[in-house]
Amino acid sequence: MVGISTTEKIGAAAGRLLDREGTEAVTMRRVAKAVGITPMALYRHFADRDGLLNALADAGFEELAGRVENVVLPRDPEKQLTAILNIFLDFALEKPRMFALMFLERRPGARQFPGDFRDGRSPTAKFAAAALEAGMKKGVFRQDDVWEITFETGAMLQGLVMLYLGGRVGTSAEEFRALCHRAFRRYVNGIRK
Amino acid sequence: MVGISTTEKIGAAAGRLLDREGTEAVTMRRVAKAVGITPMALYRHFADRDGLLNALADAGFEELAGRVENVVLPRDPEKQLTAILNIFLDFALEKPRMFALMFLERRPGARQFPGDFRDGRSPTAKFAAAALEAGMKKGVFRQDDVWEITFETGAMLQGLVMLYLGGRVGTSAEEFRALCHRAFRRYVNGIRK
DNA sequence: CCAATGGCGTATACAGCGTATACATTCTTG
DNA sequence: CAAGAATGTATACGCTGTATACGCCATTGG
Repeated sequence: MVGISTTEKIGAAAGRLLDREGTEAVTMRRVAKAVGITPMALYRHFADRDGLLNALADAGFEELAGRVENVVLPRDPEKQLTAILNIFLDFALEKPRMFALMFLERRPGARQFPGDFRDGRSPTAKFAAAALEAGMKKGVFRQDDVWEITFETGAMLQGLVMLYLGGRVGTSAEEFRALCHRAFRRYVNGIRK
Repeated sequence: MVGISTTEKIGAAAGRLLDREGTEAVTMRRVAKAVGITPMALYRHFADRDGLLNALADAGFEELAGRVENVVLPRDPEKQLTAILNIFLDFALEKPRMFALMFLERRPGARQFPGDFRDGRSPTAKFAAAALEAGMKKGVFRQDDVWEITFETGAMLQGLVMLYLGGRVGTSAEEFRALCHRAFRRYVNGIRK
């Protein structure tokens, strides 16, 4: 019967502050108060604020990876890609600040394209790449650089999401979802006549 | 012979702080010192820090729009799009913080898709849309939603740039440029066999 | 058994931030 | 020339991250 560690409590509290409660920023003082310790005690568990946010982002990646891994993917490679797209969209709309933290904030140790991707260090991208690979084998997609396409479509989706979260898209969340799907479809099909 | 106004001096100093000098943040105190006035004097010219950054972003949009307007666009619609792509890339790599401020920061009065775009309130997007429109008329591209495509390609490019600026792309600037071009070409041609 | 060590927490303080408030100066204009 | 608006300064407040110094307590080696 082992209790959860203070470090974990801190991470949980910070995570709650990040997206669940109001739009209040994640400050050391607020996190400390939420855990019930003094601000300086946080520094026994994390080097500094960036360290804490890094751990938070890591947890986010784990959750996202878990969602992608645990979903039952359809057989059709193209439908697999759409399913993964939906998981990303769900996550982004559900935890926007976490999404921004994970994919936007400049942080040391962030995974880099192309090295870390090809080496499988991006668990979330792995599945998209696999679906693409399968699609190419089946002859649905033309032979091309799988990781580059994965990265590009990821970038497009992130761009759209960040614009949406930044208040640049004046539509409903549902309409935005549809827009993302259309964008993806265009990327797949091209716009050339 | 009229001297430049203090307001303009502030904008210029802030702009210099934003991208030219080190990576120091743009603080009211630093801007004030650069202009040679006290921090509180800034508030005679801008409502608050956000107001100043807003003005800065506006200046950025003007500059970018100017670059797009003043370049001699080729005849071929597709080459027009590539030219515009290059202007965006030049700007982003040259003034990364300005780019982030313009397209990423959540700010009141940011142009919204689709309303403000269709109404021509985004001077930079206007040209891309025009090139697309021309391409559709010529039969190079299939008939489709011009503004949506403009927005989507813009989002893709922004996503790529933000990932690059966020340290997620471990290649040279030149290689990154090439990557962006390939991404754009894929969007145009599709990846389907 | 007991002292020492190391993990964990607190208290206080400092420099930097945006900016509210009150006051001084300088420029414009009737 | 006086009145008023425009523009500047001085000071201070509450917020931030975090350096520094100290206290408490559990583990452990002599």
